[in-house]
Amino acid sequence: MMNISEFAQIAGVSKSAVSRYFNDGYLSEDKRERIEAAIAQTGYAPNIAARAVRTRVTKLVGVILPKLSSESCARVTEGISEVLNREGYKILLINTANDAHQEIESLELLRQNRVDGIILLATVFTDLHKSVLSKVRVPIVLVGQQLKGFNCICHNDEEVAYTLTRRMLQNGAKHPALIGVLQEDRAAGAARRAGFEKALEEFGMTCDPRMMETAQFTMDSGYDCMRRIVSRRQIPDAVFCATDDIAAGAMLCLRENGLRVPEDVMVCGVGDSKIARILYTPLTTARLHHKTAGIEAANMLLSAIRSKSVVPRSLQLGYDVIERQSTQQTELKYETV
Amino acid sequence: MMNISEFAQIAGVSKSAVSRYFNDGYLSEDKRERIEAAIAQTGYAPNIAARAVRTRVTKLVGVILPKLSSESCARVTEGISEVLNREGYKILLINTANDAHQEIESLELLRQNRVDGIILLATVFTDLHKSVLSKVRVPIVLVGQQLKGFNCICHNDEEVAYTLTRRMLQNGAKHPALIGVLQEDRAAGAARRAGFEKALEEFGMTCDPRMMETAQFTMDSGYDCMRRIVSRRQIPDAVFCATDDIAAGAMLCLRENGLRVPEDVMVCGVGDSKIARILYTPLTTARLHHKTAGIEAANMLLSAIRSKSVVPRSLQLGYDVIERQSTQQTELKYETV
DNA sequence: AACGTTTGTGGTATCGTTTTCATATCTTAT
DNA sequence: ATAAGATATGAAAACGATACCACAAACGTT
Repeated sequence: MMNISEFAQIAGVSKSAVSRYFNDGYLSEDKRERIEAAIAQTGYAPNIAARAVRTRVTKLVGVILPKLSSESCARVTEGISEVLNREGYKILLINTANDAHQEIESLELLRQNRVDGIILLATVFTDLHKSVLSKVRVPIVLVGQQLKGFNCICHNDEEVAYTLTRRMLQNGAKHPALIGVLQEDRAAGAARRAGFEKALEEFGMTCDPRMMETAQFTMDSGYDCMRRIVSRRQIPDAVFCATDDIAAGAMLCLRENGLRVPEDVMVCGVGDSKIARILYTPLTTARLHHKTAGIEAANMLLSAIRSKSVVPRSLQLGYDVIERQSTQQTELKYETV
Repeated sequence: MMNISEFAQIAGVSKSAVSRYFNDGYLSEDKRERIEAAIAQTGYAPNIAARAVRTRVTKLVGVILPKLSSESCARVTEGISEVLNREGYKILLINTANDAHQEIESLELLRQNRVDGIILLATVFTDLHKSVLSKVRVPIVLVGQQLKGFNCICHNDEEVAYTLTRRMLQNGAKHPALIGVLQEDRAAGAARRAGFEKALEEFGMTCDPRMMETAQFTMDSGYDCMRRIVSRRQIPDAVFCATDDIAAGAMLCLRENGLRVPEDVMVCGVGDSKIARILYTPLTTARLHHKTAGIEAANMLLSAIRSKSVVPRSLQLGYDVIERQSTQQTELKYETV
């Protein structure tokens, strides 16, 4: 494609005039018209890379995420994209496929590309993460996890889990079980488990370790975990699942074992994903406003880029409990316990 | 961040040597070591934008898609990302939110950014699309739609619809209905409808227009369409839905109206999305290999970029029919017709 | 009439790379 | 011993843009 000099010659103006046309002003009407005519004729458009070299601004934001096909990630990214595109920023997308090693490498890649900012949706933070993150000089926003000293958009995972679990206990559950995710995930893993345990404590219960399982973020894994629980002596009468997908898998397993939801076992998840609504028994869950999280993350990043402020901010988004059939109190309840 | 000259000085070598270190060879062991030491010390990494200006290669691929939070789009993108990242290409992501206008604008944006290639997942192609696409000078791969003169990865939508519909007819359906998507979408809209009609024709039937509805790509829209059909005199005994989401909505509506699936009404969808498996009645559908489509699209693009070949290629991927409960033949069937 | 301000102009230095070029040294085959 | 090739080197010229500069014209104000 043509460069600015050649184009300027065709338009019959100076390079400076062309540059001014695409940037500031101070351009006579005459030249403006000639440039516009020349654009219509040649289709010239300035080379963004060259501009980036000169201005040291790429208008590029790196977005690192663990799994694009996860509904929550996709929603967050949609929110990010909405804001960033509107503001003239472009997204460099990196899907790490849940590979921590690739997550670190990606940060290096983004540094090479001189992105103006980074939004990171990660599940687990190792010390290596923290050290690499600290070395990156551009603004960063973390989504879904809270880390001291960094900009964060997060949810009150503990409270979400606490509220949902309490709801099941209030509805009469006596033998609750947990299907969580790995503790290293401080938000979806540790915090949600803590909320679960807090609710139990409040009701004077403790959870039998045999009633606790750790799943991946998939339906299949939820299914497996539930099967392991069921295969033991005692059947729980309530299961708190760290995500809706896990809950869906768990319910599938319960159904296969002739256990009814909610009559025999209550189930709830977190996330209000599409599947929650249309499960065999509609699932009680908590809506987490993923898209809003993306929008807020992008806004926070932009304001950090623009103000060059160094004070890290942390924003906690609210949630809504969506109570559906899967945790409803039933007459049968007390008979089956 | 430091530039190559400054870094070269610190390392005690020439600029050329540094450049050669990051590119080809012809570098003495001595210098190589000094450069590596200096990198460890300073964290220098070459500026990609400057390289792009000089080499005229950005290693950037633009990916335009209508809706990231759609499971199929996300899967395709995951496949694209897998290949492209491995091959050292980066993804410039553009989510158009189903806005045709923005789709066109995005192509202009990608042109400005001098991407090395473009992968476009679009639903509808207008003449404007075609004209803008023809003007773009870089290789393009279309996913999900077939367009003469362009590289395409697509599915045999007509055959998929035909096969699924025929299955329902073989299982005894006498009054089939269609919930499709807009005809302008030649793949998911026109082709799937054509397949549906072809199957009907083969069984000597034609479809009453009152048995045909056009939905958006959402569950809610599927629900609304089904309600419109149900509200009319005749109730169908089979519904072919253009997507699983639409089918899920339709089933929700049927259930609310006291109609059982499959006993009263058979239902099938297309896509084998996560929800199909866990619906109230597990949904018969066709698996479309979205991730593979993404992988193939990326491979096709890379080979186009590398060979600079101009001959457009078109690849049609296979599909698997997943027969679940929602279309099973039942004893009751013949009584209700 | 003298002055300051706004508007408009084009030449040139600069951004951070890679590539070319001219040249030097070291092998190896003749 | 010499030529030919491979290996190694740094200076300088691109690549395609913007920022800075000095200067000119037009304008309003004292």
